[in-house]
Amino acid sequence: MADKPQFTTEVLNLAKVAKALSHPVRIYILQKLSKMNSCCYSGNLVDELPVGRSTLSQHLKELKFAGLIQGEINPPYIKYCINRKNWEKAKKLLDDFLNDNQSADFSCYETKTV
Amino acid sequence: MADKPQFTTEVLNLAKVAKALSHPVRIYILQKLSKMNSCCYSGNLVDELPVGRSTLSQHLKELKFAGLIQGEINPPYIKYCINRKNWEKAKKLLDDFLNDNQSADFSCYETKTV
DNA sequence: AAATCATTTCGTAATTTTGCGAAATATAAA
DNA sequence: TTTATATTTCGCAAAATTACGAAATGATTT
Repeated sequence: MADKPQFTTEVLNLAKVAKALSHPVRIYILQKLSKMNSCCYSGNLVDELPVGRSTLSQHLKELKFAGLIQGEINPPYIKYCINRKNWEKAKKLLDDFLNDNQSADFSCYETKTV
Repeated sequence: MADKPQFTTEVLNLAKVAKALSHPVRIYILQKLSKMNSCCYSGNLVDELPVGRSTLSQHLKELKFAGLIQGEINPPYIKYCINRKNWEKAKKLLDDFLNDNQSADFSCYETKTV
């Protein structure tokens, strides 16, 4: 009964970023905010998305919690912008994961299988 | 009461790929399989991951369902390999999403806000 | 034919996610 | 001060995710 290993923080962080991206609403928001230099009001987004206001609010909250966006209060609106710094970090993390095909110097079933 | 728009298939596919990556076990498996040229047996993976066999099996199933891996039966083992074709597709999709900062030719609150 | 082995499927439980409408909040306008 | 506006939080329900152990599957070996 071998000890169960832990996940590396890299793997955990990758999964966390992927999770933040794992819903169409959140993809849409990030795509939009990262493409534009300006920001977005929740009230505008809601007309472009097939969900209600409160649901959108939750998705925004999740993205905020994941650090990928930030909201500036601009009463009575809240202006959402991409969090450039964290977005770049997340991108780098994913990018490395996707393109780190530095060939097989370790294998799997060579090591312990019949 | 404006009509609610649909998601584009691009957005839906991105979310689907991200969802497939949204768990540490699945990140680990994909990282491993994409890095190596060879393949992996479920029995080997289970020793490297903090989950039981049946749980691992479910994650493998999800990745298979998402088209990112494939299993070759090699009795009594099942050899899992990356599905190169779909993995490349998924990578391209994500990569474009991440690096498609082709500047803001559309905006948001210029269009309909006070 | 019985035993063994790797893996999956089943049944179940706990937790998380997603979604909505109603109510709350906070500010600005009348 | 009342009214209107943008947004969030609350309460709830339905569905999906994650996890486990036990049982089932399918092939091989004894």
